Amino acid sequence: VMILRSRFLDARRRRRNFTKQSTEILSEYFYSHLANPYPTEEVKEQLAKKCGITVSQVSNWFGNKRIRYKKNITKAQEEANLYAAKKAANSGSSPYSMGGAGTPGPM
Amino acid sequence: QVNSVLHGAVRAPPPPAAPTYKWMQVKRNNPKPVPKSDFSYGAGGANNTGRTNFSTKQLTELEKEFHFNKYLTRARRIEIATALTLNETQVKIWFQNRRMKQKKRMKEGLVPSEPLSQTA
DNA sequence: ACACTATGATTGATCGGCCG
DNA sequence: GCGGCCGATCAATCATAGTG
Repeated sequence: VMILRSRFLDARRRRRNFTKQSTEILSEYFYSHLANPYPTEEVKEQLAKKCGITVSQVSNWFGNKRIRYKKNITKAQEEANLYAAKKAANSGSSPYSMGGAGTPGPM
Repeated sequence: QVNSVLHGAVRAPPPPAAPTYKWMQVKRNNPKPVPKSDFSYGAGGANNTGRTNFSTKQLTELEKEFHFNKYLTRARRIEIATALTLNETQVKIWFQNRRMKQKKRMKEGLVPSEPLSQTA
């Protein structure tokens, strides 16, 4: 595939992991809305601002998070529980309400 | 059946067991219904094999056409599809994605062009 | 220093909704 | 009704950052 990749290939892909704090914010939202982890455009903007990243990056993060959560439900659930516990532990830092049984209806 | 609110003596409980919501079960349909059986061309012929891998040449042509027209007419679409050995649908989809891509860049980067080297 | 994993970005293609 | 487009998302993959 020769794929010269332009020698330096997409400089775009030269990513930098988000700060631990940003990941924390995104994860908190994700697990707090596990029933429906699809933030609206407005919410994405808020999260983006809070994390110091772009809206697209927030979208990418949720997209990757959802897909990878499905890929490893068991392992992911552990993390979900971990966040649930963490949230229960400190009540007063989470601006988001718990999303436990939000819509258990038709599975 | 989810575990109820078993309170009591649960010192090291992993029970919260996050339920399986419907979004976790979402599955996309088959990438493509196989229009017909034709020979498999290295790059441009990777038909319904889920994700098509456009060749550099095809991408170059599509990009060139895009700069000329953001939207295609039926006739033009057929011309391009034929010339590049692609389906009309693939060409159509490529243009749609391309438009969205440009819009995204415009919104954030403010530069409709490619983010290749800063050139400045 | 290196194999393996975690993770952000890209992108062809799908889904639901809207419109001519 | 039908086909194209939009906006969002999926899903596979790329390339790199991080970790042991």
